[in-house]
Amino acid sequence: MSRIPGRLSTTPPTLADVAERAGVSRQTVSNAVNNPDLLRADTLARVQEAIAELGYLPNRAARNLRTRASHLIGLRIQPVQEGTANATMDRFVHSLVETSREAGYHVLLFAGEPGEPLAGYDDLLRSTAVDAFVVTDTYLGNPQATWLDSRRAPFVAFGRPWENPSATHAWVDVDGAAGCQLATDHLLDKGHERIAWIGWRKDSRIGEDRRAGWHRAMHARGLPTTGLASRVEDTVVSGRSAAGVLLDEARPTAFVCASDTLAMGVLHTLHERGLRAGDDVAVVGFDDSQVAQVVRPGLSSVRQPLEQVAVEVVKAMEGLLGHPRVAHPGVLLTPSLEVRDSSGPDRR
Amino acid sequence: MSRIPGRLSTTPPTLADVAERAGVSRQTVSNAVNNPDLLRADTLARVQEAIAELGYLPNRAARNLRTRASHLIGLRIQPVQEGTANATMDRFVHSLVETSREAGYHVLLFAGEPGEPLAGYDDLLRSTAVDAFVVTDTYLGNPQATWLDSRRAPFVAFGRPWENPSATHAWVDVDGAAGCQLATDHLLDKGHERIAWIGWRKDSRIGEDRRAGWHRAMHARGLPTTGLASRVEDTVVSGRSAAGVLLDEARPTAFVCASDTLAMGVLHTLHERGLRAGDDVAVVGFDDSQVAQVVRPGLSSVRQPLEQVAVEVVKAMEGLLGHPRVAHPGVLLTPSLEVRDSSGPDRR
DNA sequence: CTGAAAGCGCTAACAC
DNA sequence: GTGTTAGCGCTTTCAG
Repeated sequence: MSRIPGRLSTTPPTLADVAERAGVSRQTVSNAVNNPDLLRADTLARVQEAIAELGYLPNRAARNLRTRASHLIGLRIQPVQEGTANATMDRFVHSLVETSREAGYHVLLFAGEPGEPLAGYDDLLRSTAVDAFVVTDTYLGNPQATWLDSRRAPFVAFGRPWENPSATHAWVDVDGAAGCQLATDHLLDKGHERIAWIGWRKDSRIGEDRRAGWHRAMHARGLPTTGLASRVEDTVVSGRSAAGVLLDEARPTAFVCASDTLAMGVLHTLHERGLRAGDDVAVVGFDDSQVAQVVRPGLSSVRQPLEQVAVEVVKAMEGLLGHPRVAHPGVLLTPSLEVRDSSGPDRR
Repeated sequence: MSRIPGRLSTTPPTLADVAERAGVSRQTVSNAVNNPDLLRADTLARVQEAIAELGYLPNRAARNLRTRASHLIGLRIQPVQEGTANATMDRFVHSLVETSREAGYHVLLFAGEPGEPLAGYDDLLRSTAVDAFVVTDTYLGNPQATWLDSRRAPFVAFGRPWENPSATHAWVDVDGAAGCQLATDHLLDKGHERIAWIGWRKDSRIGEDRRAGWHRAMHARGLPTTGLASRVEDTVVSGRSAAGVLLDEARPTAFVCASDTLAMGVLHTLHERGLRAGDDVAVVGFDDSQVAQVVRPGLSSVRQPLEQVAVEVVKAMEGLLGHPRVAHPGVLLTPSLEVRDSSGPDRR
C-alpha cells in the first residue's frame, strides 16, 4: 500500500503515508494539518514529525475537490499598451500576488479576447477553477460586474461601478478627483494661476472624475477654467498637440494631465518650443509610471496606492468567501503626489 | 439525486446531471467530452445537446485529482523595479498568458521572498498545484534550475544555464550579443567609429554577453574598443555618470547600452552638456521599454521577441508534459532593433 | 459502442 | 482524542 518516498520520488507522499509512519489514522493526520488543537500534544508532535520527515503537503486537487474551493483568484489581463506610459495594471498585479499569498491565495491569470469582455470568466467559473475574480477593467459599463453578479460569482472590482452607483458588489477604487486636486493645489501653492487640464474624452468616467479634481481646486481659489481644458485620446501625440493648442490659445503656466502618457506629450511640446519644463511651464502627470521616474526632468505625478488597493481587495474577497459572508462596501483610497522637477520652483 | 440547474444555481452541473438529461451513463458523457470519436454520432449529438443546455463544464478539481494534472503553470514574479525602465518581465507575462491559453494552460503567479530564490516553488510542487514552472530569473547561478532538476520537476527556463552549459533542461533565451551587435552595426553603418559601451558589472553573465556583441561588431570593422567600455550598476544615475566619464576621457560619438535604464542616464548627461541626443551623440538602449517609446527623442532600442519566447517556452513545456516526453533542447532567439531618433542621422 | 465498478487524496460527519 | 465511513466529480479499467 505504501510507497517509498525517496528524495526523487515522483509521486509526493499522501495522507496515508504520513498516517502509517506516525502510526495513526488518516483522519488524525488531516486534523493535525487543519485543526491541530483537536489533537493531544504528543500525538500532534508525532504526526508533525512524520509530516516533516516525508515533506508532506496536502494534495491541492484532492483538497479542492473536497472543500469546493481552489484558493485561486482569477485576474484577467489585457495585452500591454505599447507606446504609452500606462503600467498601472502590472504594478497592481504584483501587489495583488504579494497580498493574496499572505491570505493563502494564488493568482490565476487569464487572457480575454479584447472584444469579448466576458470571455474567460464563464469557463473558469463553470469549471470551478477559481474561488473569486478580481475585475479591473470597470470602465465602459462594466458588463463583467453585472454578469458576475447575476451568476452569483464572488468578485471584487478595482474600480467603482460608475454606471450603476447602486450596485451592491464589493469594490475598491482610487479617488482620481482627489489626486488631481492634490496635483492642482500643489501647482497653485507654487503660485500658478493659469493651470490647464488635458484629459480623456468625455465618455471616460474615470477621466471626468480626474478632471473634476482639477476643476474643483481651481474654483476653490476663484480661478477661471474656461478655455483651459482639453479632452483627447490617451496618446503621446494627442497630449502633444493638445498642449500646443492650449499654449497658443490660453497661455497656461502649468498643466495637469489625466495620465503620464499625456504629460509626456506636453513635455514634447515644451521642448519643441524651447520652453523648459518645470522652470517655464510646470507639468504634473498621473500614475507615477516608470517613465515619470526616469525621464528628464523628473515628471511629478499622482501615484495610486496600489499596494493598499490590493490589501483592500483581498480583504473584501476574504469577506466574500468567508463564513459567514461579510459584506464589504466600496472603499475609496486617496492617492499621493510624487513631486519631481517638472513641478518647477516656487514662483511666488 | 439530481439538482435543478437553474440559471442562478450556485452549484454547477455535473457529469451525472448531463448523463441523466441525455439518458446515458456518466461514462458516456465523459467520453463525449474527452474522446468524442468513441461515440456513435447520434449519441454524441444528444449528449452534446444536454451539455449545451446545462452549460456543463468538467469540474477542474475532480479532473485534476483523477488525471494528476492541474493545467496550471507556475511563474514566480518579483516586485517591480521602480526608478528603472525594466519591464521585460511584465511584457513576458502577458505573452505567456496568451500563449498558454492556446495550449490549454493557465498561469499561476506566485511571489517569492527576494532573498529566497527557492521559496514558493517547493510548496507548489509538493502540493501538486502546478504541472510545470517557467523559471525566469536565471542569472546568478540559477539555483532554481538545479533544484527543480533534482526534484524531477518539469520546468522551462527563460534564460540560458550560464553557469552550467551542460545542463539538460529545456530553456529559451534571447541572444543578447546578437542584439547588441545589431545595435552597434546600425551605428557603424551610420558612420560612427568611436562607439562606447555602458553595461553591467562583470559578474552579470547576461551583461557580458551583451557586451560581447558590441565588442564583436567593433572588432569586425577593425575598430579599437579600449577605453570605450564602462561597467556599472543598472540605474539611471550610474548610466549618467558613466556617460560623463566616457565623454570626457574617450570622446565617443555614440553609446550602446545594456539597458534602457542606462541609456536614459546617457540621455540625461547629453542634455546637461548641451549635446543633442541623436544629432550630436547617438544612443541605443536595450529592451524597448515604454520609456524608450515615449521619451524624446525616441530611444532606439533592442527589442526582445517575447511573444516568440513565450511560444517556445510553451512548446517546450508541452514536450515535457506530453506522452511521450519530447526533449526540447535550448532555443536561442534573435532580437530586433527598434530604430528611433536617438540613433541620429546618417553621418557619412 | 455503452455501462458498471473502482479509486485518485482529501475532509465532514459521525461513532468509539 | 482518535478511528471509521462516505463521498466530492471525474476518468480509467474492464465487461457486456
